[in-house]
Order: sequence, then structure tokens, then C-alpha cells
Amino acid sequence: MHARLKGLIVDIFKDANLPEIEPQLREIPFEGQMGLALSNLFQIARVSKPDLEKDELKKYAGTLADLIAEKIRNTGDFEKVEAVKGYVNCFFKPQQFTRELLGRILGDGTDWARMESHGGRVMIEYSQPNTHKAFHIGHVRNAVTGASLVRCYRYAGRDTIAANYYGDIGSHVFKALWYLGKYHPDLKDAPDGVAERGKWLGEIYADAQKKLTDSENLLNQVWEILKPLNKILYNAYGSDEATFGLYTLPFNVRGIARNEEDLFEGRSNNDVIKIVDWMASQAKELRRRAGDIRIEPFGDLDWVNADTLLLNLNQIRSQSDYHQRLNRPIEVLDIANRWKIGDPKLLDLYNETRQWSFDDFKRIYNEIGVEFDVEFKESEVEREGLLIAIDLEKQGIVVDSMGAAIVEIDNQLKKRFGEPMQDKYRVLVLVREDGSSLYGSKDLALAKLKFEEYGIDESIYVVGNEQKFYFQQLFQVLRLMGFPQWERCFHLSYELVMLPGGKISSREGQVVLYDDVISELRDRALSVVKEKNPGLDDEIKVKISEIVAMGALIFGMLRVDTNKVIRFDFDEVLDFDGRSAPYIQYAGARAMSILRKAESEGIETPNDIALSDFNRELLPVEIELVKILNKLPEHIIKVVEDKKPFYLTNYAYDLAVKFSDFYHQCPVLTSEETVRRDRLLLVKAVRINIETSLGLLGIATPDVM
RNA sequence: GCGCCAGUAGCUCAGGGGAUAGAGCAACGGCCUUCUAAGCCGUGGGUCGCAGGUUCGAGACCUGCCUGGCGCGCCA
Repeated sequence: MHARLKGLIVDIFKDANLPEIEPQLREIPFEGQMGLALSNLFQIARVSKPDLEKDELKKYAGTLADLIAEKIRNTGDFEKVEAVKGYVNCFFKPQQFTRELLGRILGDGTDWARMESHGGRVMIEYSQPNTHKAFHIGHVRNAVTGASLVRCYRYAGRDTIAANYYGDIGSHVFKALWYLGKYHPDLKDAPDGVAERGKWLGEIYADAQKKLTDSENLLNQVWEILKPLNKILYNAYGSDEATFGLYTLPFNVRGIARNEEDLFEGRSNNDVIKIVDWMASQAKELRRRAGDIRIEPFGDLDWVNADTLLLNLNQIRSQSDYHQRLNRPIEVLDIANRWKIGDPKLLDLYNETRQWSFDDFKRIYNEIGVEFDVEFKESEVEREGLLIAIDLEKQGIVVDSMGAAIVEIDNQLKKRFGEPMQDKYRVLVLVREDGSSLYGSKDLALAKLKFEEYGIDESIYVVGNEQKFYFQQLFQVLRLMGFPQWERCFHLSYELVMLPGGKISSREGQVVLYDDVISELRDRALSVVKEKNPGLDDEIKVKISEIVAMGALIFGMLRVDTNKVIRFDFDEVLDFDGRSAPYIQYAGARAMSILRKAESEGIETPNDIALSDFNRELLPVEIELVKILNKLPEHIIKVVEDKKPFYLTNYAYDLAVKFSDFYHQCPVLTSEETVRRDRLLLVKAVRINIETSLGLLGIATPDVM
């Protein structure tokens, strides 16, 4: 209809010698009216008569509208055509439109809007949880966003591979393993049960992090003392360092007195302990000989402060757990080294606990209805990542920088593609100074795998907003590597889920766990079901509450734009009224209820459209309902185009609102027979569209609520 | 300092250059002998962050600024 009207208008323009501007058609925005409006007549008027005054222009646009309306009216295709306020409104014949639409919906059910396959193969990578860490509500946002996008892509006819990429190696794993080895040898006190073990591991990581944060704080404390102390020492000793025994120090500790910025730079905690010891002794020595040395006080750092500093430092050093606390990071490094040489005992611990994480993730995915076709692991691409780095070095794309392998991206873009030098993509480090791999090299290996082994043309990464810059870098490096697909790599970034107290952080122990949220939701849902529908079997009640709880969670995570921060409010998520999944599910349940009752009363519920259907004046609510039923496909197309699943939450909600409106205004079963037949058809179509749109979001529609 | 994202009703958010800027929550007032009241109807509530600009027309587009979040070399 859209295309036909457009063609018609183009012809009219031509006949009237109007400029060749594409006519813009939009839906007539009035309630209870169905049709299309030509909306850019002003533009056409302006182009065709550029010199008109404002008022004249309006008048002219009005004349054009009259002219065009007259011609369209003469075709007889529309029920009514009117020119008003510079628009040409073309009203459809709603009966015919409705028959056609409902015929399609009832004919194909939830597949009615499914699109023909087109476009290349796309991989959507999402979820990417780290093993040995807790699965929190932020992970849920990622998972349900990715999963619903996959469903929409497929529905829209795209060959889509859903991929996960587990963070099963890296410093977080070493930290957890360190803590496990130290405080839970042989995993003796680990609980049984998939969920329990997952939770336990998450707590282990949090505890490890707490201890390491404590160490870090201690280090900072020491640093805050050392910094001014260093300055005092340097000022006192100047360049005459030999006199004071600098050379008795280990080589790597030398020179600290010269540059405070580098005091801790690149040093292990072992070094730090040595530095502290040395500084303390030197300060003491200096204090002893203070009478002999001329001190030039600077800033607020005078001798009084130096004495205080020294006192504080010695106080810290004399704490019984001082060494132990500063040693923790060294122990974690030791774990990393044992990992490198493949210590079998450590590997056993790793494999066992990693599996616990995998099992628990699988359990959660199962609950939230998320599936993957391929599951990558960081551990599997690590080696290949290092090889790629070596290869790139041979090609001159990667260069050495203080032992690390880096890509100077802006340089390379200039060199290889002659692009003007800019300071945009900066530097990406692929391999650490110590030769160990980094996320960058692993992602390159993974991308290569995706392009070459899976033959994809398009690659989508569903990853948090904070990694935006990194992905820009990554895609540029893929370009430098000569992958033509680099242009069709897309970072679908989403904002974080924040708590009233700030960022969710498993490091700081400020987390809202998935399990805690969903169990709260289930409890609440169950009590509401019991209250609203006490007559149901207990088993059914539980089933419904499951569906409602999960719907509320998923909808809560999807209902706002991905680039908007979600401030997680428990009360809001628990609220099943208004703009929520339960509201929409309820509309679906009511629709089903009507159909059920019709059947039990022996009323025929038609599956096919007859020419006699909808042969009456439709009520505005009915027309509104038909209009929104028609809009499902365009919403799915938009989701895919913009990669924003939340459009579909808007659609599902709007549909439910319209249906509620209809429900209250239009009795179905008690209506006169032909009207009843029409409305039963409408109700069926509504139920199908609710199921389809919620289904694409990963939300089920219960028959009863 | 530079970059990305956000700023719309008290709060949380929709708004595809087009007709009178809309929902939910919260507040207040109504509607269950009629297909499920997890619903419906009504009332109040807006300098669309600020200032310019483009346009017949700007909440939307452009420029500058303000506020908040995130990022900018060996975490992912």
C-alpha cells in the first residue's frame, strides 16, 4: 500500500511539473483512523517556489495539497482523501486491510512476520562471563540483550551464530586459585551442588580480592610515606650517593632516590619491601647525622615531618603481619608462574573449579533461556594470540616497547593507508613485558577464528560501554591485518547496571547477584499468583510464578535503551504493575481466557478469514488494535538495523495497552454473532503477536495468570 | 587535557525532521452481579540542561558551553 501510494504521488508530481522530490509518507496519527499521509508538501512547495514569503508558502502548500488530494481521490483506492494543514491524508478501507492482515497472522501463527533469509552470516558474541567470579545482574543485562538480538536477527532472516567467550584465564583466576590454595586446600570445605559451588567460588574471589585490596592499601600507605621521605633523602644526599652506600643496594632498587615517580613503577612487592627497609635505615642514619648535614627544607617537608614519617613507617613495619600482607601479591605472582610452567597440582585445581563455574553458568543460562551455538574460551586462543603477535612483528605492524609488543595504531594507519596522522587510536598492547598474553592478542586470535573458520561476514560484540575505545582499536588492528570484515565489526555497547551506592563491582563486594534477584522475584510472583488466582493447582501456581518472575527480570533489563545506565531499584523490578512484563503477559492470559471460554461454550473460534468478516463499521479501538498488529514486522526490522532489542519491549507494551483498551470497550463473547466472530479473530491475532514479540525477547506468555 | 555516552513531568523512561511532547511509578478521585481489577477511566504535574544556528517546521540535525557517567600503555 505504502509503495503503491508513493508511486501514485510521484506520477502526480510529474504530471504537475513539480520538482522530483521523494514523497514522504507517514501514518496518519489520529486515533481510530487508518491510512497514510503525505507529510513533506512544505518541502516540495519550498523547492518549487524558493522565493515565497512564509504566508504565501503556506497558501501554496495548501493549494498543492488540494490538487494532489483531488487526483488521489479519483483513483478510488481510498475510503477518503482529504487535504488539511498542508498534509494529504489518505484513509484506507479498514475492512479490507484488516481481513488481509489477520489472514496472514492467523495463517502462519508466530511465524507470520518471519522474513526471508538474506544478508551474510553474522556472529553475535555475548555474555563472556569470567570464571571463578559471581554472576550478577549486570551479566544478565548483557546475556538477555545478546540473546534477544540473536532471536531477532534470525527472525529477520539473518544466518546468525550465537557465541559465548568465557574469561577462563587471567589475573582474576590466579587470584582465586591463590586464595583457594592458601585457605581451602583440596577444596575440602567446598559445598555440593551446582548453584552452591558457583556461589562459593564467587565468594572466594571476593575474599581474595578483599585481602589483595588490603595489601594494596598498605602499599599505598607506605608509598604516601615514602614519597616525601624520598624527597628529603634526595635533597639531603644530592648526587653524592656513593657516600651513603647506595651501591650496597640490590641493583634494581638503586636510583629510587633520584626519581620519586618511578619509585614503585615496575617493581614487585619484594622490591618494595627492600626499598622500604632501605629508606627506613637511610632516614634513620640521616637523622643520626643531621647535625652534620645541611638540610634545606622545602614545602611542608621539614625535619619535624621527616621524624613523623619515619615514626609512621616504622610503626607499619613493626606490625606483625606486615610482611605477610605485602607478600600476598607476590604469592599471586607465584601462582601465575606455576601456571606458566604447567604445575599439575595447580592445573587440577584450576580445571576442577573452572568446571564449577561452567556448570553454574550453564544452569543460569538455562533458567534465563539463553543459548549459544559456539562457546569460545580465552584459554583456547591464548597461544594463537601470541603467535599472531609474533607474526605481526615480522610484518612490522607490531613493535617492541620496553619489552612489550604493541601496535602504534595511528602510525600504522598512516604508513599503510596513507591516512593523515592523528592522535586517535593510540597504542594497543598485545603482549606484556614478561611475554604473557593480553586480552588484545586473544581477541585478534578469536576474530581470526571467527572470520576464517566460521566464515562470518559480520561480527557483533555485546560488551560493556567501558570497552568502547578498546574495540575501536581492535577493529583498526583487524583492518591492518587485512581482514575485509573489519568494517562490519560492531561493538554493541551497553551501559552498566548501577546500584544506588554506585557501580556493581565483584572486586569491592558490591554486587546484586542474579540468584538473589530471581529468588526474590519468584517469591513475590508466587504470592501474587496465590492472591489473584487461589483456585489453581499448586503446581501451576509455581509454574506461572516462574514465568512471571523471569519475564519481569528480562523485561526490566531490556526495557531501556542499551546506552542508558540502569539504576537498579529492587522495588521497581518487583513491581508487576504498569510498564512491565507481567502487564503484557496478563494481556496475553486474558486473550487466551476469552478463547478458552469460547471453546468451552461451544462457540466456534475461526482460524480462517472469510470475505464476510469485518464487514461493518469498526470501532476506533478495533482499528487501533489492527494498526498495531500490523506494526510488528517493522519493529523487528528496526531492532536488527539499530541493534536495539528494547524497541520490541516498547512494541509489546503498546500492543498490550491497546488490547486492554479493546478488552474494556468491546465485549467479545456476548456480542452479536458476526461481531463476535470478528473479535475472536482479533483476539487470536493479539495473542499471537504478544507471544511473538515477548518470545523474541525471551519471555514466555502464560495461558493463565 | 582529549574522546565516547547521557541530560524530556517529583522519580524511572518513550519520543523514526512534521499535526496538540507521551507512558509507567508516586499523589488524588472513580469503576468488579457482564470475557481475569496484575486491569480500566479521570485530575494535577513540562523554560525538552543552557545559548546560538540550519529549516516552511527542531525534543530530534549542527556549533559552543554546563552537569553527570565511562574511557584514554602492559585488567577484561
